[in-house]
Amino acid sequence: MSKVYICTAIPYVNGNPHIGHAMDYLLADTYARYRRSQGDEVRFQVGTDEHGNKVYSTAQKNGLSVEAYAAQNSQKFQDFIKKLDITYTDAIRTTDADHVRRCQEIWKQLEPHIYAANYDGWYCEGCESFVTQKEYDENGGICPDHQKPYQKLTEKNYYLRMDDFRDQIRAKIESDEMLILPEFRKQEMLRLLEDTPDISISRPRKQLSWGVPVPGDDEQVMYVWVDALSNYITVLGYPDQDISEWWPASAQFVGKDILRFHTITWPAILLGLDLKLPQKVISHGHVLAGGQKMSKSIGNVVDPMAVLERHGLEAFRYYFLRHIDTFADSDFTWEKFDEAYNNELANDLGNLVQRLATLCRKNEVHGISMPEVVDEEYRKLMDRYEFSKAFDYAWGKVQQLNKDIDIAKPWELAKQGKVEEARNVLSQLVGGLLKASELLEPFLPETSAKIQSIFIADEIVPPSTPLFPKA
RNA sequence: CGCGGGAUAGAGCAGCCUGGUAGCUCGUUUGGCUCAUAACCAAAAGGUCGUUGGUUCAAAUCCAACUCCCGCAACCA
Repeated sequence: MSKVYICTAIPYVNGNPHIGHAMDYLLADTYARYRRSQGDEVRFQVGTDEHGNKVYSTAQKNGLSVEAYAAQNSQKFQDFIKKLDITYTDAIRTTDADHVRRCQEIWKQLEPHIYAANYDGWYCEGCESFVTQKEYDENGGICPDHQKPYQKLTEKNYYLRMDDFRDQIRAKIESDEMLILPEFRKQEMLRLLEDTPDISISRPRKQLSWGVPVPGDDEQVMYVWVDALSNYITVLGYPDQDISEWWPASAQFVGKDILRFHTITWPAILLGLDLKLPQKVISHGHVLAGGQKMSKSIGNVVDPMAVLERHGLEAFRYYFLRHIDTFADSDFTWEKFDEAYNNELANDLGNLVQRLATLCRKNEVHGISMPEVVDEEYRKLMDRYEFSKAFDYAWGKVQQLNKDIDIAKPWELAKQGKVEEARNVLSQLVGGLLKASELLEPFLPETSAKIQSIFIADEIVPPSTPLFPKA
């Protein structure tokens, strides 16, 4: 039995929860449930990232105070997490007073690695923001929104010196002391690391007012990523409390797009604090809609709430944990979702429960207890975070049971008066189903519990409504 | 020459590292069964493995070139 700390990326609250956030939560939750089933003690962090200009300006646009707007959106994520039945233990908001204060403590500790310098860039007065060189080139030096030429502007920033950390980070990635999954992302990050310049970690207050003030410099506010990444340890109480019981994190789950911040910026901060790096950083792919990237402009964004309402939470978890590959981008369409629900959840599993329960009732089979489940193949996959493959593997057990019933034909045994034989066969089949339900538990907790309550009972009775009713 | 991923049956994918009868799921067709949610089981049809060349007794698998798709390129899960 060991202590396990699991982290999820904290979403930026300038919008509604979408499918991608759900992936973080589902993967982390699956892992948390799995580790608990192995007897480990799990601490599981979630939270919301609430600082930054976008939140500030959207709040103003909506005529709300920034605090109220952030609180309102943070609540949406809280509700979302509850709807997904995520078994977290710790929740944090980056606007929490403790978090803000702790970030400032962290900053002070990092000071030996921080220096101030001027940043030159193109700036649009109308947008009140810097633009990248690429944007500048694309727009021919003129802001398309304001029809005014970009200005060259210089501002003061604080920087974190990457040269203090680069060699250490490279060594820890290469040796897998901080294991990046999948493997090809590790290679990507190693290359990226070499090209990473010193990291700008503050903005002048006039540019960014909604954030954590830099201690000792009223004119500067922390760059949001410094504030956001720190949440993984401030939620544990760092630096007020000794966090060595839980840190380093066993696993951090992030989307592929923010992997760089978790494998370069975050390690730099941790090394600056003399803390260990997370043991594993798992980067999942994106959910595509009909083979395309989801985007507001194309209008193909799939609302997770609508998906939840379609067939309920278990079907939601089922699709995104099994048919969305753990590491690669995968496709969601309503058609595929419905197919998976009808053919797999309803026909394979739901129907299996129904037919087996009926056979048990007719043959008066009862008094079955939970079998011991040890499955090396399954554990190997779970330990490698190959969740979609482990789920496939567990599902194979379910499909095999349908075949086994047809081979054993217990209803024929009963007809021939071989009652004892029929009961034996059925007990074995039920045992198989209970084992399968145990493997499915991290993915489909509610279904797994239902199956166990149906078959581990004084009297086995088929559920009055099927587990996965068809429309 | 920015970096990376991919191209295998109608669809989605595995196999490639460690060459040797091309496999899985869904769909289609046929048959079986009747315990079950018109559910389940079995069988069949369907692929010159992106193109061209090379290595080899043998290439989806190794090498080279090419074509086409798709990500990423600093705050977008």
